Amino acid sequence: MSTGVNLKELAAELKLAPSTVSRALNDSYEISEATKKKVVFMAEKLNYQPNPFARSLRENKSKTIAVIMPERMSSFFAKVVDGIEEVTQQHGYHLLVYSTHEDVEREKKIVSLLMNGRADAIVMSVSSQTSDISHLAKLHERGFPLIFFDRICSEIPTTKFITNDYESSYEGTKHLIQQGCRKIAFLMLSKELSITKERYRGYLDALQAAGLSPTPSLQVTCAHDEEKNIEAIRAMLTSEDRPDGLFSSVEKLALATYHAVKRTDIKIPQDLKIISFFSNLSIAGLLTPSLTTITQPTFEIGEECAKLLMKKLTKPRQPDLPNQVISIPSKIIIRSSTIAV
Amino acid sequence: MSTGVNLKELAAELKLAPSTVSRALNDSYEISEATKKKVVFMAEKLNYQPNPFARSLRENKSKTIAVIMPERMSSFFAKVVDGIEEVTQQHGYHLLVYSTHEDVEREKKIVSLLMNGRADAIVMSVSSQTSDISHLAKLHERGFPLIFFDRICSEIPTTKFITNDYESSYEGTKHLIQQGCRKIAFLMLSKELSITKERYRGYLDALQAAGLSPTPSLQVTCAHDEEKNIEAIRAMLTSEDRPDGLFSSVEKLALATYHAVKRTDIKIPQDLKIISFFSNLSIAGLLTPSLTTITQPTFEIGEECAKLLMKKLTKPRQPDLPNQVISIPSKIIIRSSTIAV
DNA sequence: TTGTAGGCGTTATCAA
DNA sequence: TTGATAACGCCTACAA
Repeated sequence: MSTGVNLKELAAELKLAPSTVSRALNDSYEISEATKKKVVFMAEKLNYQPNPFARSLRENKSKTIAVIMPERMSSFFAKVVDGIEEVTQQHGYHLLVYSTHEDVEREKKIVSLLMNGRADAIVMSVSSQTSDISHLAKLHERGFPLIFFDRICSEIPTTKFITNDYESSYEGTKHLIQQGCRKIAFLMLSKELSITKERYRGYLDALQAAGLSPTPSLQVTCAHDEEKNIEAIRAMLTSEDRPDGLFSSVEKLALATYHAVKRTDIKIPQDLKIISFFSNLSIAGLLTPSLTTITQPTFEIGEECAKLLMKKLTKPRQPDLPNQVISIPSKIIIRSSTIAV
Repeated sequence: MSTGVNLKELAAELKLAPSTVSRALNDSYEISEATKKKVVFMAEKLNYQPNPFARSLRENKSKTIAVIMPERMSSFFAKVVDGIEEVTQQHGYHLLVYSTHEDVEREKKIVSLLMNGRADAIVMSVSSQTSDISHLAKLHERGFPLIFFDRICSEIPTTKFITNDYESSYEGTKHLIQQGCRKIAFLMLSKELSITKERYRGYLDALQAAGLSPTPSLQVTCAHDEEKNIEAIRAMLTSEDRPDGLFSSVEKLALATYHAVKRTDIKIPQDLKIISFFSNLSIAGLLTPSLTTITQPTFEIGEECAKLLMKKLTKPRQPDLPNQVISIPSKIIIRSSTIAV
């Protein structure tokens, strides 16, 4: 399906050797300006496009980055990918994008499919089911460039980009307490997730600093089924031990909470104050009442992942990606869901 | 960065010729069962992964599909891509995903980057700026498999998947009229877009059938800047000629309308009834009041695009993609924003 | 049933 | 400054 001419044909047209034409197109110092001009002109005229596979085979690199994320329909992940694309596109890289649908088996399959060199690096956020990380460890051990963002694997010694999960959660919880909350629920995805652990830690420490202690029945672990999540949250909100505040560690659970509240006669913020990690700002403002958010630097996280990768991949003899966690701060935006009444 | 062994090394380990090993792995009838077993066993043991570029170079196909869409942060496009991925993954295809950000120049650049065979086909929805379609026409003329969905190019003789834009808009407008609306606004993106044209036609015909005529000042063409859109809508909603109903032809403009309404003292549905093409069902139910939607078969559109493509690409000597428009119906889901009061 | 050889389109090495 | 040649890893005639 390659449509234009190839190097050999272009060379024949120019009555030059393929190697000469190749060098001319790659702006080699060995080639005279006159020849370069002729070659470039003819290449444009015949619409010559180098075959990417021949090049990849030869150079052993694909100019392609793989992005693996747990779901596509999420403003957070969509914006991160936008950030990645913004940077990689400038360097002529392409993006293979995969969704695991929070399924670790799919994650493993995708990773194994990428071990053959189809991509030069992987940028990923692990599924909520991922506790066995052998597939990722193997990848890294073999020297495959791997970067984590948001939902990271601390055990794997590579670079990870996150937001300041602990501090933001601490501040967010503190905000709820300042607004008068005493019994604060915590909503999370799998406890295995790095973001769950850090955000939970921030929440617990803020409670403790205020002399409060967490109520076990108000710590709700959610799963992938939205309806079940809504029901579990509704049950919790209407239980004996009902909360007066709620901290949601991810966007989708804040939405589930609004759905759950709709099924009760609970009033936000009078009866229940809500704060959540959230990146869809337009929606946050439209919810009723508008939602106080911990707004993540989504686009920037994507950009930073990509910048680091581009540095590593486009310059010769770069060292391995350093084992470090880089944190980009979130911003708390106070809206109506946490107003004291 | 290719990590495992290659065919030659695998063959050496087995004391067989590379060609024999290749055939064994491809389950050729010429190879004895015993040899096949040995080869497959050793391949797994040494974690042999065929080099995709060598294969692509040889077979002149990439096992990769490119998806080009106007924006990533859209439930509609995200779900379509999920649908595409669901099908293509089963056939061992990978997805290169690009966002044009509604910018036709970016669209052209991406398309030109894909003319070299990096992808075996393109599935796309054009940008709202796309009126000159020469870049797409060229692609198709060269025999490159190209499928459109949603925002299509009728001029290009290939297969397009859409929802029943005209009928749904007709029915949606009729619904507003039945609920008592007499002055119905219409919100659209660029008038160049196929979906704008069809949806507008359905709207106009429904008005006419009811003996109503469109008010020019209530036909609002929006752009990419959300804040400007909100202001334009607000101005229209509070003008002399203010509407009592509103038809939004795309999801983002319904959200902009809710934002605009928040800046006025207009009450939905009392003063203004709203219906919109919309695919984020969870959000539609959370808006206040909940939004009556024309719910598109997003996932299915993606699946159908991919099924057709897989048929064309995985079977030998398939004909060109037929010049036809395949329509998959939307469903109108009535919620509170159009309740008669 | 298995082995040998050539070529897919590039780029790099070596020679002229 | 340019040209000939080999090699990247795979698959497939053709030969044995």
